[in-house]
This record gives sequence, C-alpha cells and structure tokens, in this order.
Amino acid sequence: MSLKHALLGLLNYGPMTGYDLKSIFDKSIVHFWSASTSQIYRDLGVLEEEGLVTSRIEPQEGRPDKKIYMISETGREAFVTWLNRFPPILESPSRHDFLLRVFFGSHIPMEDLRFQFQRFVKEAQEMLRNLNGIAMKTEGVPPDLLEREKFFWGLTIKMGFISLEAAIGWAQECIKEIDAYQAQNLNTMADSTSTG
Amino acid sequence: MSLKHALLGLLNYGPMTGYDLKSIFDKSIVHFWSASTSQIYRDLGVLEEEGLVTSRIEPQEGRPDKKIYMISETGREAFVTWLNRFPPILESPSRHDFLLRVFFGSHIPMEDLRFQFQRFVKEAQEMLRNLNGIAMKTEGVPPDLLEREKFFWGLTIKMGFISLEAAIGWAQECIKEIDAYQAQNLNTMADSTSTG
DNA sequence: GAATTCATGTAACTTGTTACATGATTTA
DNA sequence: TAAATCATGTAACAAGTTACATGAATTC
Repeated sequence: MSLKHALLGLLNYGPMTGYDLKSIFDKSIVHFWSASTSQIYRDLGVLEEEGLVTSRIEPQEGRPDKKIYMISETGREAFVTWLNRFPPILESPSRHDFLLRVFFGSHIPMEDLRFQFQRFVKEAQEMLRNLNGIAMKTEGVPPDLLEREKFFWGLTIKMGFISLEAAIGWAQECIKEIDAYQAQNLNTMADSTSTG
Repeated sequence: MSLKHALLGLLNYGPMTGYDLKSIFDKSIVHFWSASTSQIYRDLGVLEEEGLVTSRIEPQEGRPDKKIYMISETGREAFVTWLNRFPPILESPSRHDFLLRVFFGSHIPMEDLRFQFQRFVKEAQEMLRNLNGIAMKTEGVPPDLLEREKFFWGLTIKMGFISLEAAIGWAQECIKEIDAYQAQNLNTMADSTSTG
C-alpha cells in the first residue's frame, strides 16, 4: 500500500508526471522507500482507476505527450487516513540482505567475510558522504510550505545519518571480532600442536 | 531470491519440515528477514522442482504426515554461490514505513506525530528487551558446529542491538526537535500578536 | 474447557523486479 | 559523438500478503 500513498503524498505538492514523481523519489524518498519506473506508472494507473488521482494530457512536440496527474479530494482523504494509521514497528517486515549472509557466514572462509565487512564500511561511508550533499528536490513545493516541509525531511535525513553511523560502527566492530576470533583459533591450534 | 537461499542455508543443519523451518525463522532470521508460512511451503515446492532439495514423507498417526526436506548437492552449491556474491549495499532496496510517514509529517498535527515517536521509542525499547532474551533455536544444529555458528549469529544480534539503540536515540532526538520547533512557533506567534 | 502446538497446504491477490520498446533534445 | 535528459509505457515473472481449510494432541 505504501507506494501508492507515497505517490499521493508527493502529488499534494502539485500536479506532476510519472517522470517527475520518479525523479523526486530518486532524490529523496529512495533513502527509505524504493520504487521502479514501471511500478510508478502502473500504480498511477491504478490510482486513477480508483479515482484517487485524475490526469490530463499535455501535448508536446518532439517528445512524448505529458500525462499530468493531480490528486483528487478522495485521494487526499485516503492519504491522510493512511498517514494517521502508523503501524506497530514490529509489524513492518524487515529485510536485510547483508545480515542474512552474515548469519550463514560459517559457510565461507573467514577472510572472505572480513573482506565483505570492509566493503560494507567503505560503501556505507560513501553513502554517508552523499547524505551530506543531499538536496531534496524542491521545485514542486510551494515556497510558503517549503520551510515547514524541510523540518520533516530533516528528521528522516537525521535517521539516515544515525543508522549509517551505527552500521559502520557495527561492521568495524565485527572486523575486530573476526580478528580476535582468528587470533584465538591460531593460539588454540598452536597449543594443541605443542601439547599433542 | 534470498528466501530460498535462507531455506537452503537452514537445511544445511539437517533435514527438516516446512513447519520446522518456519519456527526456526521466527526465532532467529525473522529479525532481518521475514517470511510467511505459505511462502515457505511454496518456495520449498519450487526448490524441489529445481532439484535443490529432495523430500521424503514420514507417516504419522493423529497428525498430518511429515514432509521432510533435505538439501541436495546442487542445492548446497547454489547456496554457496549465492553466499559468495554479496551485493553492493546500495542495491539492496530499503523500505522503512515509519520514515515514509515522518517524511509526510506536515499533513498531521504535530502532537500526533510526537505521539507516534513516543510509541516508536516504547516499541523499540520493548524489542531491545526481547533481543536480550533471544535464544537461537539450536535443536537442528549439530553440537560440533554450534560454537562456530554462534559466532556469526552473535554478529547479527549485535547489529540488532546497535540499530535499535540508534533508532531509539533518533526518535528521542526527534521529540526534542519537535518540542523546540513548537516552542519557537509559539514565540513567533506571541511576537506577531504583541507587535501586530 | 480454551489455547497452543503440531503439520499440511491452496487460492486469490498485491507488490516488486527485469527486460523490452521508442525516440527527439540537450549537454559534455 | 557519446551520454544524459525527457517521457511514455507493456509484458512476463518473482516475491510477498491475506484469507481460508483441516484436525488431533497437548498444555494451561
């Protein structure tokens, strides 16, 4: 359900094409909700069928005609209803590919896992740098709303910082633990060699 | 793809039924990868069609017959291949319902959002307490492997701690920012009232 | 006597991914 | 002249959710 509501949420700022919505997504919401182009176009079609958005065609020359979507009154209501029903965080399904692989880490050489943690740290640090330069696309947003909107966007960006920093700390800690584990195993082996 | 590989990964510990797999999931992997019963049974069927697992029926009385799945050699290879190909973390799609709603927070009263942050803190603290008492289901795991396995499980649990703590810190910070924002707005209003 | 555990799924639906198709305009 | 931007999607497939169906045995 959330993608449709994210689209409705963005359409509150004003009429937009699927293309506009996609580019706004990729500059802001993508940090906590990703969507592909095909999904956006499909869901816009569904939203229109459901009467939550309306559209008009703006003819263009040399380019495909624009199909500009507007949120309807019903759409606004559906959006606010959704927004008022925060689900319990336990119910939000979590999927974390990297952790799943770490869980099964015993099936690959420890050095390979260590390498993956190092890569994780580098990639996360890179993401952190990008987050510093983040600029929400504000073209669609009426200037009088912008200041207030920025407050909420800032809260989500802050979460980006905090969780990336936490993830980096975790991965670095894991590397230390791997090193300690391997050092210990070397000692154990040396012991058993000398005593056996 | 990941759910199938998670199932293969668990089947490395020994033959199991769909029911067993589900209960192991719900005690360990669910913290970073969730799966429903129907999904597990379906994917087991697909894995069998693909030859990555085999199964045998164990008749029971008074209960449905057990269908016990075993990983095949091809399955083991597919699992290790998957495990060796960690994807870039940027490519792992992230979906965070709570953040999506915070992003659109301007559309509900600030007190309501504040309340949701408080609820978030409480729920996350509760999860943190549960994580303390976590016990990976180890019945299926051969004792000689257990110690080594625990090392990797420990790394994922540590991530649970760190990210929950980070999330709690973030939400508390957000509550402070909301209070500051509202105090500032009150002042501005008072100013404009006194001067206007 | 009620709830939980054990044990299997199917069916319908929604959501998300990947690959494909088209083509002018603008910028580097 | 190559790449990026603008602008639309469709089709096929994979993955995830929700609701339903069955029923004995065990534990509270």
